[in-house]
Amino acid sequence: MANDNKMNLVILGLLDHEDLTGYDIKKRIDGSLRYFWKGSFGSIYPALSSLEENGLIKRVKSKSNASGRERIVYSITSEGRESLLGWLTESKSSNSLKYETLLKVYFGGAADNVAAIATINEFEKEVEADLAVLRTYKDNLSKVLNERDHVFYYLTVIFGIETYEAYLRWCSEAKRILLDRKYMGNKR
Amino acid sequence: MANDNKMNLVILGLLDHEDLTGYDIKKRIDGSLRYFWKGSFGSIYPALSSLEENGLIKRVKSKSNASGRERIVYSITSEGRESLLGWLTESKSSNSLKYETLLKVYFGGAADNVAAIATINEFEKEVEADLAVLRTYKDNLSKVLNERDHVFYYLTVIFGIETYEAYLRWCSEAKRILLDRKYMGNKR
DNA sequence: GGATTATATATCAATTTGATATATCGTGCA
DNA sequence: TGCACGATATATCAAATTGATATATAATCC
Repeated sequence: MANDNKMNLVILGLLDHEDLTGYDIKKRIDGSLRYFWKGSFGSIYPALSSLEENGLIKRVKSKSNASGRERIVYSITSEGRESLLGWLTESKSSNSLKYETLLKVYFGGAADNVAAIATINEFEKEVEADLAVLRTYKDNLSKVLNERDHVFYYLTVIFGIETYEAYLRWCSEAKRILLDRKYMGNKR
Repeated sequence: MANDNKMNLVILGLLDHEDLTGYDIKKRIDGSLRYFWKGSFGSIYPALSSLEENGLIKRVKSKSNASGRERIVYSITSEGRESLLGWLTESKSSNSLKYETLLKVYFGGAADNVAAIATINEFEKEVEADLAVLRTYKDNLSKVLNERDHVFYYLTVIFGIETYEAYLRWCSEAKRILLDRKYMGNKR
């Protein structure tokens, strides 16, 4: 069906739970999904159009009449659900990680250690803030694991916690190493 | 200078160490950088052209003459080095993570637990293989940390180890949770 | 009442992906 | 000697994505 692009699948997955507008989808991506996924309006709206054209989703409400703000609510179709299921049962996945932070550390030899330490500090600050949020999510979800859907959300939350804690351990260790060698032969 | 796209910076960082061809750059990205960065030929060659046009890099050798295979070796210029340094001293970085694995787990409620477990198993297998490689890198680098450049490489390697170990802990825990609830209310 | 923020869709240039095309070089092996 | 195969090497393309911007209405705050 050639609908194997990632945004299509994110949309199908979200619509499988509830009807949503493009704007709602963006909020979900920036909310629950933010610890393992990213996406922008520039890919959401074209994906919605293409999915609708192919009959995988349909619009259920669209109020652009009279004095109403335009608002297009989409719903998944049975074809869409089928496509989602096909994707979920392919166990092969491709994960794309691009850490600008690590890139700066890798090339850090071209500047002094202070620059690399500042980069790590900035990263550490963000991770600490996110980790605090993830921990409250975990506490709340722990109480409702009797509902099946919550279990899957819970699994992604503990993934975030596990990896963010790893980030923090690395930040400490990396800064320690850089400080220990602060005056080590610097080209500049 | 508007040369703030990511591939430009990867290229400048790599050329700061040694002269390289586009193909060499791809090998470095798929080699030492692969645990925290990705990039394809389709972005490397256009970036090389644009960097050359703007005087941040220059070609030092180019053998397309007579019976020679075409081979364009690039070198960084002082303007390029300046641009690299400017980027390295901006501590703000943007990290883009897209785990298809986690997306499938998050939407896992639409299929049975077996599908999610298979997805996790596949991920676990790849992580284990990569982790073994990272550990040998670490062992080898540990012996040469007296050279400054090795320190920065070492830091990215221990980042990989720390996060990959976190992935494996999560895989075990996630599978345990899913197996415990294997027969929990499945829509299908 | 006026300012600001949230809701909402849409588009654009620039970048990136993933695939494909093309051609040469080096190595193993039969 | 030939020839198949993998590595080297550049380049391009459609499709997807980013990050920004434009436009407009609704809700909230002071």
